Amino acid sequence: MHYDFKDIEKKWQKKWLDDKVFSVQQSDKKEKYYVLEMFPYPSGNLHMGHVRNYSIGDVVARFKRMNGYNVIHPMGWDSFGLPAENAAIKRGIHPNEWTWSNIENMRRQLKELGISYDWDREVATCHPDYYKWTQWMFLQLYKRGLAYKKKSYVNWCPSCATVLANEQVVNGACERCKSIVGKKELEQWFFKITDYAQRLLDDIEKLKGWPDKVKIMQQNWIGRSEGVEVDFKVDGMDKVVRIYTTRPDTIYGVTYMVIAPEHPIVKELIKGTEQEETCKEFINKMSYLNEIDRTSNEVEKEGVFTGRYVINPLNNDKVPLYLANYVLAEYGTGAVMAVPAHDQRDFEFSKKYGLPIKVVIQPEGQQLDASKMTEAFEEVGYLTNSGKFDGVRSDEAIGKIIDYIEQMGYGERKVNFRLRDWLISRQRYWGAPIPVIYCDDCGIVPVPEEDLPVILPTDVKFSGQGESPLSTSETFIAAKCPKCGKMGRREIDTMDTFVCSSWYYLRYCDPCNAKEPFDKESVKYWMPVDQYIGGVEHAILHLLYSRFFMKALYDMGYVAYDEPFTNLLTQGMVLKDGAKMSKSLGNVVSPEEIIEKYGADTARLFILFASPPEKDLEWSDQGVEGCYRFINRVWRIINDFIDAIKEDQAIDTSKFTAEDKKLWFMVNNTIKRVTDDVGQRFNFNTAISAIMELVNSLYYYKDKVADESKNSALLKVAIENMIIMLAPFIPHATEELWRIIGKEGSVHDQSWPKYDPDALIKDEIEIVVQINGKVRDKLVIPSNLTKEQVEEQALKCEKIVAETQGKNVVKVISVPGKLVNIVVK
RNA sequence: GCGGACGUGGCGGAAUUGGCAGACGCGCUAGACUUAGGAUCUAGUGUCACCGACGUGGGGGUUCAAGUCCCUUCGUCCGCACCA
Repeated sequence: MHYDFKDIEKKWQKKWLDDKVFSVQQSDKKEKYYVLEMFPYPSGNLHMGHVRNYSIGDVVARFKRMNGYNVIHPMGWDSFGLPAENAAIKRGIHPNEWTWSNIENMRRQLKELGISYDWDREVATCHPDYYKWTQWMFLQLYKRGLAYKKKSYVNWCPSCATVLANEQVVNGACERCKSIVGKKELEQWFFKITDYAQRLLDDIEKLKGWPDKVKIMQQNWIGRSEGVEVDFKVDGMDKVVRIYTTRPDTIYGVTYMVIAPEHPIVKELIKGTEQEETCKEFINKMSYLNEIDRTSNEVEKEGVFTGRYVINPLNNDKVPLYLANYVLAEYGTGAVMAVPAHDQRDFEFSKKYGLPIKVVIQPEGQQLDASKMTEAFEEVGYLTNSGKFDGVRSDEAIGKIIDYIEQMGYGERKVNFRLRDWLISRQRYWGAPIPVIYCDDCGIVPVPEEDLPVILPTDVKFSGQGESPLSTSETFIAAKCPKCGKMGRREIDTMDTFVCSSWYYLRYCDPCNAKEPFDKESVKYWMPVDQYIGGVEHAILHLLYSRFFMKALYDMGYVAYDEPFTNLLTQGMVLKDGAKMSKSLGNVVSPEEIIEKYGADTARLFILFASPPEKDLEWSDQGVEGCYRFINRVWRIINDFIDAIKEDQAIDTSKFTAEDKKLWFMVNNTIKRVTDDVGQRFNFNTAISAIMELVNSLYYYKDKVADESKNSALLKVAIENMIIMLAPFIPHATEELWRIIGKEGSVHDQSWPKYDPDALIKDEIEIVVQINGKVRDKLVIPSNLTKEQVEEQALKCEKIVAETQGKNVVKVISVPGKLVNIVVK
């Protein structure tokens, strides 16, 4: 019999599906385990990154299942989004049709990989049964003031013709299409994620099973800073400009102030000044600049004098007020006090515009001369020129000066976050409609829950021009006000797809519920996700949004946990020739082609064997061949022993020969290693190599032990365990082999083997003998010798005697069971 | 600039707590079987001046012992980037 993967894989895939082997129900008898891989966007075809993601998840799911857990392992589709709409514009196919045919194809590909999904729990975010509840989520957030509409400068991608969240702007470009993102003043819907900034930050500590990298990225993104806000009076006006600073210790060194050109107060300030026209020009110029040109570090600092002066409340200094390109309107108060002596940005600006530099912190044992400085002094030092704070160490002065500012009523302590509210409206068609109606009398009116879902209309035109396609649907726009019944207008913006993916893991717990997004009890049973697996590109976006959703739902009482994912594995990329597989580089290997040529088992095995999951993986056609050979090698050795292992026989270790003992040790040691590598360390590559070593041992046993001396009971156990341990990696071949060796039922229903600790105790062990830390000899000795006996033996070795002759043995160090090191002089 | 990860044979990678560096696989070499083999099996495979020495990016240190710990330096990759 030979390994005919094509028939075998097809046969078992069908059987698993028909028998619903991987469908799960809640059960009090077993502990639950939730394995989740980030659901894909249905682009049409699986790529190797998907294969890697799902293969990793499948090993975990199958392993946990064999370890007695009630494993939920669902799959679905993140199926709203722009590509569907672009396909509609380009090819005239309706997004709905395009998306569903892609889903169908990818579902087939997933099934051909033999991943152990519970297909009864499949969800698609573009299905009305799903987005009904996404809309419901919106309404709940709206009810609690966590969804609101505001006019502001937002990121605008000209190519996607929609606004973007801050998280979707990467280096000033659209995360999706790489076009340069501009700014537009628009009225948009936001989720108030900033309300949760502190909790999102604090609870990072709870995420013990997350990679530090991701946690640090989230921390930086949330970007908490502590400081103080201070009011500076505008000279000659009944106005104040409020600044925010984290360095109040430098406040006596303020020599000018800078304010963002977009700051709402600016218009009033410049009115009637001599500089009004120059300022207006500057403001106009800035408004045309895109994010990149405006905020890049390389861009030179630029500004103009407003003609106004402000007064530093601490020392009554009158300092000029400038508009400057480097001040961000959205952060802090949009105005910054400038201390050129102690802030590099201010230093550069002051040099350019000839503004004074005033030293207020002196480094220990030095005297800075403002006129000779070449860069700002930003380190800790001692205050000078700072009134009653002179001589105080600058880091201690921060708290003292804030206290003083508060006492005097100049301002107050303030914590700021870099995190901005999440802009969720999109001017696109293929998304969940925002369930809101505008009424001339009642204003913004949410659609009542019983009227959900707000269905996406089909009478729309996809021109790729002008407004959102939804604006072309007469049937959609016209809607009665739910409050007064008067004719109103429906919101034509849809939700960011990240809204849909922020709660899908909850829907899997109760996917068919028509009355609620999910049943509380089901969610309580299955959640949180025990193991989440996906690419690091979602370190901020999806993972932060999901955490926010979970916390909001927790506060509303819908869920019992406020963190969705207990453990997170961020898998590395799949590379070919050192670069990420991409169409433009022409280095793509399609999963379908590999499955066709070698089978799903080989594809999975290679991907798991080539590299540990969190590292990047270099694709190797020869490596794939090697894995294919390995499966064949397993296949052959089992068939070689098939007659010997047919009958049931009890193992009798007392009759073991030396070779039997070696193999028995190997079997048990492999169980130990694989259990640990898969269950604890997630190092599938070393787990597989351990099994390869076991296979090599079986070949050795076959070759070196005479037939009449072969222990068939031992062989039977060895082979059974080998098949079981390989089952999570190559589920089809092992299922077939399980039958071939005469077993009933599925190998995937077997419990994970346990090793016999006695089998790991060797009668004889090898001890390394070192002189001054260098290996000189090896000693095979009985394992039960005392430390002293071992040392004695070591000192008696021929080589050691020869080498230590005439030298002084200073010390002997032994590591039990491992080595003896003899220190000589 | 700030933050993080990493650097080990010809290649992918092992070495889990400081204890034999290079497991396992690829590739390569030789042999066996064979009409033939790109199938399979067996043996070998870090480097060199090969009974020995050297060797985990470089330099220094701690230690009986360092890929692993400390200092320093170089390089690669990733994230953030005027956040006051």
